[in-house]
Amino acid sequence: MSDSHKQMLRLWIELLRASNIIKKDLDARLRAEFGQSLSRFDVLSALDRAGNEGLRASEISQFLLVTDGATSQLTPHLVKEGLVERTPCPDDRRSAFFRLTPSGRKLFSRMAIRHAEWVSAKFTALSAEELETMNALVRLIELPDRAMTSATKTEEQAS
Amino acid sequence: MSDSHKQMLRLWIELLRASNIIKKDLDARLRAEFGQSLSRFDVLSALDRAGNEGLRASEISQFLLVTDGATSQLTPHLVKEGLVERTPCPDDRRSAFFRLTPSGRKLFSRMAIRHAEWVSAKFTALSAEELETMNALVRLIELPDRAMTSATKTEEQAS
DNA sequence: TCGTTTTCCTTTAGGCCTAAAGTATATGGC
DNA sequence: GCCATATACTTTAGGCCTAAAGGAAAACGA
Repeated sequence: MSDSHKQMLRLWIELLRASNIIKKDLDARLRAEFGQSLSRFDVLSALDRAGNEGLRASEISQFLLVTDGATSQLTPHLVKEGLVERTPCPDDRRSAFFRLTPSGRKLFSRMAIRHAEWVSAKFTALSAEELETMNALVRLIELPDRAMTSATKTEEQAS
Repeated sequence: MSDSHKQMLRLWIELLRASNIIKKDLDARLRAEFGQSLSRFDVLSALDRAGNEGLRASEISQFLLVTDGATSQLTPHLVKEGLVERTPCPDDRRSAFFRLTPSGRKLFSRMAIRHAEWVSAKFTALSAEELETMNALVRLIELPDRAMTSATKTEEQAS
């Protein structure tokens, strides 16, 4: 194996290790403080960003980078807890829109603040410049067509 | 939320996104080409590195950063497939040593080569210098006591 | 309009993970 | 030696994920 391969492997292992540890930490904290997993937080986050129109199930999947099956299993909990509202789509009876309820939006606000604090704590050792450098470098990583989902696919085909 | 918090969040999201995508990609390729998950590859990797002495279950867990329960569920498959050998520990009947069998070592060699190729393909856009920079920056991330496991714990207590 | 195909979503089986409870063995204090 | 505690591991319930199959509705072509 070439030196360059070794260097890349070392970096990948460090990257995986760090993201793994941080992810578990965030998940544990969200569960402890809010009784919600990181995945459910991500759903709320997607819906919060989407605003009043809400999102269809497949759009949530794209945001989370998971299959529709995963979303199908995730959403009912949030609906049952009254954090998310599910409205049948008027012009497509296979589909539905998901929106945050007021209570969901409120909870998400609180969660987002804590989440940002926890994330920031991991990166305090890095200067603004180092953060920027790292962000730029991460974007150089070759991802399978920017993790192309059907949404981005249609965008690109349109262009 | 401060600008610095936003910058950190952006970086974290990119980092998580990249590692997530790469992990899924590697897992899918290992399954397609070798019929083994990334987790099982990691076990083989740990045992390969350990050499002839092998590892106890808890040491595998530490290497993979998972609980002992996960290791307990992972190893039987590999043993059944004849890739890993499990030898009762002579001086502690609760424990056992896991070692690669010749067939396991052989399979791992082939897997490791492909794995390194796939990983390298992700990082081709980065120069040796950029890889080094990124590696250094990743190591600045604040991990809960370097993901302290009981092994590192005892080391530190000894010092 | 009718049948085929596509699309959107759900369901299911199974992998991997955790936390927590359970089992068996080892260890240390008496 | 004996007992309490600690340790090594396994088991179990349940969360999240995937791939694949299923169901219902939409879209399309003849």
